[in-house]
Amino acid sequence: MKDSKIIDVAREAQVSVATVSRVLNDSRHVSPSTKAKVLKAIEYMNFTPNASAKNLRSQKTRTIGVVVSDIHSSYFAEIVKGIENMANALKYKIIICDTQNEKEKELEFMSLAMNRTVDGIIFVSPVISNRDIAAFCERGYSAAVIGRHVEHPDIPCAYTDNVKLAREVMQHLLEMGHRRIAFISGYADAIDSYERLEGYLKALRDAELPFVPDLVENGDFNETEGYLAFKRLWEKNPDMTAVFAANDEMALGVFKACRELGIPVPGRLAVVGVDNNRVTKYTSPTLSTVDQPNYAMGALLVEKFIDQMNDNDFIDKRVFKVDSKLKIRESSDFRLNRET
Amino acid sequence: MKDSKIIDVAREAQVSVATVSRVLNDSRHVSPSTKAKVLKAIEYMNFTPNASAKNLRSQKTRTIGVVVSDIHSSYFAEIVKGIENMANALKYKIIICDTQNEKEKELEFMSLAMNRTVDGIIFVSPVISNRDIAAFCERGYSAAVIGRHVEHPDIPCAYTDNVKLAREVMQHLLEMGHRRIAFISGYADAIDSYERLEGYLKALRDAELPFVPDLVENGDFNETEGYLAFKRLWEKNPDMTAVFAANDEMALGVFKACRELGIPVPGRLAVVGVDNNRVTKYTSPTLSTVDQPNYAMGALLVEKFIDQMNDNDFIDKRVFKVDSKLKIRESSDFRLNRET
DNA sequence: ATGAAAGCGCTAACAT
DNA sequence: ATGTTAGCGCTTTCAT
Repeated sequence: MKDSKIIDVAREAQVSVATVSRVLNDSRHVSPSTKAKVLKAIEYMNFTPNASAKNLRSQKTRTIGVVVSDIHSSYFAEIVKGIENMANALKYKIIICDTQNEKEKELEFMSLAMNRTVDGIIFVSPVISNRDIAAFCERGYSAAVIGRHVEHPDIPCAYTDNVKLAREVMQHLLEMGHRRIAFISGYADAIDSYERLEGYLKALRDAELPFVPDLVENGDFNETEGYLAFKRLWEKNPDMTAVFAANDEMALGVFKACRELGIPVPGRLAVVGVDNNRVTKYTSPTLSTVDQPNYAMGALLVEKFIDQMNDNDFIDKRVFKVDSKLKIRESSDFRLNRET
Repeated sequence: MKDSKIIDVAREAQVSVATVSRVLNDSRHVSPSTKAKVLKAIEYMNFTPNASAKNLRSQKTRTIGVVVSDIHSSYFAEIVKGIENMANALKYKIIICDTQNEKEKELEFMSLAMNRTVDGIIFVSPVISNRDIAAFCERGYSAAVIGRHVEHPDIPCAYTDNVKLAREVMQHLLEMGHRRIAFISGYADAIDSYERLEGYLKALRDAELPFVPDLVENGDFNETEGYLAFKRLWEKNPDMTAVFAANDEMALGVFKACRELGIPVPGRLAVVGVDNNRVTKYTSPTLSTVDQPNYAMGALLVEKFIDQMNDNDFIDKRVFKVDSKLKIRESSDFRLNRET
């Protein structure tokens, strides 16, 4: 079946291509009778306007690129869903780039903006630097960011306060009587890792507790590294009583290590993660974690981003700091007896 | 910054646009010196070829649409990752459509093929009917399917044998001494549900056990429905000793219900899921499940699909039935004492 | 209200 | 080996 084009429709309806185009788009300056004729011809010819031609002519694609580290994780999947649903509602499409934290792949993906395959890119990946994103923007491309704040007048962002989030987790653990609290970080170069570690440090300082380097280990945001990091920690710190993992996947790794080592959770060790992964309510024990409105962040940001791209004198608010919420569940809901 | 176009480069390099185009593409019939000149001009002008123009001219977009039910599930996320990585390696892009099983959204997404935004669509969603997909193909669009077999000469597919898979799970449970085995299905209209239920039935028949309708409940492939379905089952069948859930998410819901009801797993109740979700190794008890090579299926299929789209007399194999593998873990690794 | 025609930026057939 | 030119299918300005 060969696609029909606008000129075929025009011929069929005995009008000019301009008229068909008008019917296809605004259709304001078309008489009802002509409009009806054209619509009928479109229907009859089974006509669908060619997107490439439209894109070329309009210099827009109504497509947004989305860069994520790993779509196979609750955090990113929820954000992507939010973006995708809102984008679709606004007649936009999204092209996904799953980078596995390979900076090279992220950089390569930017070429889709340069060759105008996408109208703009949303970075949900924590690895690329703010500087790279700002530079990208300076070169005339549209960018938006989820998960952190980029100081740039043209870059919309939505994020939670990781430092505050980490402090709240720590405060909860401190209130439960814990004093030797370990921290399992994510990738060393992920911004979330930095910020959550910073919150960990500030909480220690507030509580006038010393920072013990042995109580910190790097993971990679995955279960296996959480498991291994915990084993290293436990080896070095037999007296620790709590673990704060920078995300839920790593906390699950800690759970597994604890079962193998016969460490009761939360009786002997409290565990807290971050992200409110959908499984955390279904583990045993249920996992204390921090809920972030991921889906909503994605939806909100893409909406503002699209607004901005279509409106040169966009003056609306661009920076969204959303609240996260500590969910205390079984894995940390146990008060240490300080007298013991 | 205004984009430079091919004619700007031509002017800069003092050659014709055709020569620039040749350098950009095959570059066979270009002398080394001209080529160098052009390359230098491209570099100097910071030129990137416009994708829309190229797409319009070549009538191809090197973009594939991917329809999934829910990217926020291990099964789909792994498949999508496989598709995305292989597609990128072949210089293709993917546009995702997360349908939440809304058939309407799937149908709408097909318009991207009609208006030539994508070169073809891979359906990973279990809801759309084989007939709809075949019809789509008959209208001249390229389609491929993951997760089941569509009888059509032009539709590549990769899938596992759901009936066999379900029989193997049942055989395992039967061997462990179970006789009253419940089945929690997924969406009533998902093909995976049908087929796994069929396997469940055939296994019962093979074992000369009666089919008891009260032992089957529908879920929706999510944790919450798994939880609720199990509660209904338990109410009706206090004597059941095993549950086969059509996917892991629902099995996690069963775990939660068991903890609340004080049912020891696997001591009193065996539980088996499907998908080998990444968390199943980290739950307590670890969950018996069925591993399918999701990532590999996605990668393999998209590779063949791209081959086929670019080669009219493609004669390569189109149907890939891949093996799944039962993973017996703690949740079902307990032999009932038949004498009790 | 409708039509004619000029491009959007690129590729490829044809000419030299 | 290199250049000229006709479109790909659409939108939009400018006429009428």
